[in-house]
Amino acid sequence: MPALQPVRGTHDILPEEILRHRHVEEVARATSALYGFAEIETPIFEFTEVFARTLGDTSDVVTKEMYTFEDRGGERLTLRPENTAGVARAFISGGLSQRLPLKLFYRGPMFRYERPQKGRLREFHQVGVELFGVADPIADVEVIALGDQFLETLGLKHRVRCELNTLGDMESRRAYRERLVAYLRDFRDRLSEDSRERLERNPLRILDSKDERDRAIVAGAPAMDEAMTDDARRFFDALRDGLERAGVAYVPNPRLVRGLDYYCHTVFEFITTDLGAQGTVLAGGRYDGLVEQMGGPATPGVGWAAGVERLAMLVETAPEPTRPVAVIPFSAAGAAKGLEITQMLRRAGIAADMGYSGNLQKRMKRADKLGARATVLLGEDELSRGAVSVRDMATGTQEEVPIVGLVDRLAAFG
RNA sequence: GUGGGAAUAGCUCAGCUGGUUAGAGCAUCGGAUUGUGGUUCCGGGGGUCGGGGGUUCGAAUCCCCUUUCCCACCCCA
Repeated sequence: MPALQPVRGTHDILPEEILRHRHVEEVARATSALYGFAEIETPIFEFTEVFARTLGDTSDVVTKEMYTFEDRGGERLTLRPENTAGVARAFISGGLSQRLPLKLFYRGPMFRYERPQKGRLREFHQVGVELFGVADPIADVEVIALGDQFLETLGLKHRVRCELNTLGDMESRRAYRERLVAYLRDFRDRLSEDSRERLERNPLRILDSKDERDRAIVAGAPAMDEAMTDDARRFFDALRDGLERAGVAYVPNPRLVRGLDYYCHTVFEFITTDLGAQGTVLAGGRYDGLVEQMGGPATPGVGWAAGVERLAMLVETAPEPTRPVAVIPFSAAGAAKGLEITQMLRRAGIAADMGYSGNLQKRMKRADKLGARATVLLGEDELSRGAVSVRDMATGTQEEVPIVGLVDRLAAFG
């Protein structure tokens, strides 16, 4: 194993790249703040049961994708594969149930042991939100509208579409599951191998199978709609009405099913066609039973998570690095003065850099490469008059400025 | 976990059916230009051809193993 290689599925985020990532995170944080969500940070590892119990015994995330290990004290720990379970745990252990409704935003690394592809990594980053304590679909509307505005602010509105579905309440879901399995049993031998497996473990997943044969069979399957209780139906109608009032465009997709066991009622995905098979960029849903299942007070919840790397690949406008002022001495004597002036500028809040070596020409080139807006030139003549020359790097114009007035003059460069 | 493609300089890539010292563009460094950047011109450095083994007089090129990336499936952000 070549040592100087990052672990499979992990990668370094280099300075140019991290500007895009930070931009995605900051837009998410700012948009969440507009909707009243406060930031929370939870540990990147938890006791294994936190995830194993909540995500479901049949989900792939639990059965084959967790980074689980034993620490020196013999505890079974897992690097978080997602953060809803961790935030729900914090909600319970931190006594936050006293402060409902509660809106939380988070960001950070997640870990899944999967086969890497573009937009699919073993360590990746998510931003996400969770809203606890509101059973009314108004909460779902807010959460989805927040996701929609977040993506719009990133300039991605034209590249994603929001797909929406309902899984119904627990009763609807159980009833539908029975109907679906009863129907599919008759076609068992004609289903794909994967789907025969799913028939036992997670039959709803067969609905969004990509296999041609499965699709043909699924086309004739009973619709989720038929098994819906009146309550579940009203919930979904209210959600759709709310989304229209909130100005969120969406496409109903009756075959949208999500993998984690804790979802009920609302499920949604914001999807792009620009990232190959990894088109889901932001996704979530309602998880009313989760907190109670973990041992907390019965508390409804709804939220989503978005993939920072996937979004960063789509975002076209990356913020520019800060452009410094370059301080350039002409001589050894000037270099001492240059240090003083550079520090004076920095303490005044002006980004400044001083070339470390080379002749004048070389330092000018370096200043150009740094993207300097202006250079401060320390010539012997000017210094003898207590002044320096300030060169505007965009226009090439240059003027002499007394050192005492330098900070004010440079502030004008913005 | 299953199936397929790829890996040559910091980056993007040439290198035909195995044949001398492995190339180009960009980047980098130096010079033309020791009080002035972007353009131009000249020159330099940089590669165990992903790693290991095999076939051969001879392997970047053919074979096997391995690592990583990419594509599809599974699944997901």
